[in-house]
Amino acid sequence: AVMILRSRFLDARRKRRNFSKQATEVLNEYFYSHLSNPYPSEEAKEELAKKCGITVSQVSNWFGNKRIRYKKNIGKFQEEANIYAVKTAVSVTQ
Amino acid sequence: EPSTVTSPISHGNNLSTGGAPWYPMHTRSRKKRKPYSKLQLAELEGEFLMNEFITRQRRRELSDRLNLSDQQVKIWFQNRRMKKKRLLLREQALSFF
DNA sequence: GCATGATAAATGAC
DNA sequence: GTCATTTATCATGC
Repeated sequence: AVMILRSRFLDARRKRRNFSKQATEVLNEYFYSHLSNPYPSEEAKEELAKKCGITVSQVSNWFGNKRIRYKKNIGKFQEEANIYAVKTAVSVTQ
Repeated sequence: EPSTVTSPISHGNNLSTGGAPWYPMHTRSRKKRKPYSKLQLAELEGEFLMNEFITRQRRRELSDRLNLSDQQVKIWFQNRRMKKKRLLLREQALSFF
């Protein structure tokens, strides 16, 4: 019984869950505020992971997917980019 | 079947428009990722159980038998060792149960 | 039906 | 050799 649960846990692909709205918010905020170099350091990853309630590996996966998918179709993310650009701009002014 | 595929798209630098000029542009064409067959994976996994570090000798005969390049088998073992490490770390994180 | 997270081939830094 | 990646593919969510 436990072994079955373990085997399912080891194949994380088969129990994928979307991240929380807040987690995605945090990740996107970092991504678009570092758009010129969206490669968080190991320390930054750990901080993001803690803030999002996910593992460091999941943070790495998210940025890997985000970078490639953003590069492939920048136009599709334009609206999203503008949203977070405004966000960071506002936070700076404050 | 040397399936070298071209992907020479060098995205221009459009930093002024908030674009993404970060990617390290691979000058040479990259081989398209091709999933291995079930048989190939079974043989590779079997060999990995024998020894996680394959010798050049066995590597050559294995690559020849599976119709894979010597480089592909080498890379597969490297990736497989990384996978094992991932699973071990995940086991530790699960050792609460 | 695509969006999304995780994994499997492949590359390159070191 | 390890290891952080890139890229295509897989499995799932909705």
